[in-house]
Order: sequence, then structure tokens, then C-alpha cells
Amino acid sequence: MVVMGWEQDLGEADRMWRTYIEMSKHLGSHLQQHVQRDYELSAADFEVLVRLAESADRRMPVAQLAAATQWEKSRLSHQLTRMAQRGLVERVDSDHRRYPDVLLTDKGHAAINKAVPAHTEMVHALFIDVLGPERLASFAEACADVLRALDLHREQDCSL
Amino acid sequence: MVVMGWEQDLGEADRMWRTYIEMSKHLGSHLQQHVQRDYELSAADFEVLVRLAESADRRMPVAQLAAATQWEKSRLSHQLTRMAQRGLVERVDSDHRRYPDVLLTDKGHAAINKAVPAHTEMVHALFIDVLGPERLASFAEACADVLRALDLHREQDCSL
DNA sequence: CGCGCTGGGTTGATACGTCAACCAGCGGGT
DNA sequence: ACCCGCTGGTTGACGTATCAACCCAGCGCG
Repeated sequence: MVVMGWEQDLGEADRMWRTYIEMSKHLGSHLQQHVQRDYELSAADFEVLVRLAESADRRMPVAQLAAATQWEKSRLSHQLTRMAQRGLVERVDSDHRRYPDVLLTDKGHAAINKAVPAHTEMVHALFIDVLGPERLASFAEACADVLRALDLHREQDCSL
Repeated sequence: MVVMGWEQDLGEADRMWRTYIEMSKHLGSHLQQHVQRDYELSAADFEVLVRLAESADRRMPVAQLAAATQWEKSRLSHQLTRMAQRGLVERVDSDHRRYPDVLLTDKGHAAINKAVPAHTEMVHALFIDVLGPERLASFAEACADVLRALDLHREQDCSL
């Protein structure tokens, strides 16, 4: 029977798509909840802290942080003010430019160093170890392919 | 050289994890942006409308909607009031209970019927067609496995 | 009968994300 | 020197998410 449109009759592929969506939603929120509950850090906090901690001297220009996180500048700015209020980071004047740097405070450093091990452990338990090495590899490659397709598509969008 | 902790030396697996994270973030935001720009619907709007449109008579009790979307009741409630203000849904008294039902308005129905085809098309272009059938199948199976692991883990959490 | 409990649903406060407007240095042209 | 525009960054307003508190109908029990 031919229905008006899309409704009800999802094919195999669409159900698989939904499986992916479900998984990514649940996995994301699970990780986020834990890092929130156990360490009082939001996903956004976490990301910023990781990037800063990875940088050589616990500080970097705002622009670099924006590039690393791929966030909008305004989002980053808001996030930084909130984190500054909680004492996790500081805005300091940079040497060469007239633009401020972001500095990871001791408190921020301590926070991320406590949170990261638990987080990676959970990522292993829930994701990496669940798919063994070779399934993980093909999974990641699939992700990379989708990313490439996405980039192509994005270029076309911009050229409008 | 042995560093203090986790910093810098990410293994293969962790880089693959990051690839997945990147992909899921980008794919999600891309889809969301399009459905937003082109049809004035947020991802949340979209989800609610799809569930309602899939239901037999374009209406269902709030609880059922909550179960379908897996959202917190408060989130759903807020979302429904906003959508009601825009005329996409209505809260109506249900027959048997003293609890309200949610009804998909004509406007809401029209909106979702316009948006869905474009959305599914994009999902195909960016995801389903990128991985062919068999890669898609193994991908979905991997997702299902992660979901199962997640459920197990979740049970343990609740039993605290 | 009345009392308290439970569970579905709403409300309010606050944190977060996005968009558009704005502000400040710095080129570059005339 | 002046204006102009660009880029990097901040601000405000608004929509959205989360948490906790609340409201209220039904129900069990004394």
C-alpha cells in the first residue's frame, strides 16, 4: 500500500540511522552526566580545560582555543566568563598582542586532572573495549568518511 | 619518556574516539542548522513533531510522548508550551483521564511534512549512502552493542 | 472520614548556545 | 594625517536544557 509520504514505513537503513542517533545521544548524555555529577564540570568546561591542559604552558590566545574547539567566538567568550567566575581560568594580557590570553588556573588544572582519568576509563568501558580493535578501526574509518562527505557538502553550502 | 599522566600521548584508540566525537558533533549540528534555517524548526521541535505525526490520530498523552522521546518531563513540558505558542501543537483534555493529551495541529502537520523529506534526503546523502549497505549494517550493529553496554552500565548506576 | 503518600504534570531559577549588534586596534588607500 | 573597513573579541537578548520545588488527583490506611 502506498502511503502519502514517508510515514511509518521506515526501511532498514532508516532504522539503522535511528540506532546510531540513539546511541550517540545516550552515550553523550551518559558521559556528560557523570563528569557533571562527579566533578562539577559541564561538557563545555571539560573541553576547554582539556585543550588548555594540552597546551604547553597552560595558556593560549582565545583565537587558538576557538580554533581548537571549533566554537563560535561568542559561545567561547560566554563560557570563559562563566569559567572565570568559578576560578577555573583567567583572562590575562598577552605579551605581543593587545588581545587577552586564557590562562588555566591551578584550580582548573587540578579539576581537569581529577576528571580526565575517570572519563577516559568510561570511554574505554563503554566504547573502545565494547568494539574490539578491528571493529573500532573500521568504525572510526566510517566516521572519517562521513566527516569528509560533510566537509564537501559544507563547501557547497558556503558557495551559495 | 614518561609524562606525569594522560597528557599528550593519546593512543590510536583515543584518536579514533575523537574522530567519532568530531563526526557526531558535526553531523548533528549540520542537520540541525539546515532544518532550522530552511524550515524554522529546532531539533527538539522536529523530534516532537515526528513522534506525533507517526502516531495514529495525530495525538497522544504526554506520558507516551515522554517515553518515546526519552526526555525529562519538565523539558517536554517547556517544549510543548513553546510549540503551543507557535501553534504547532495543542494541549487538549483527554477522554478517560484527567491528564491532557497533545494534539498535532494542521500547521504542525504541514510543517513536519515539508521538513521530513529534505531531512531524510540529507541523512542519505551524508550518512547512509556514504557508507554503503554492508558498512552501514556493521556500523549500526556496533552502535547497538554500545547501546547494550550502556544499558548494563546504567542499571548498575541505578542500583547505587 | 481524613491523612499522607505517590506519580504525572507544571513552574521557576539558572546554566548554556546562538544570533546580531557592538567595540577596539590595525592596515591601507587617498 | 584622515577615513575606511577588517578582524578579534565582548555584550545582550532570546531560545533551550536541567534541576528542584511545587501542585494536585487518586489511593491506601488508620
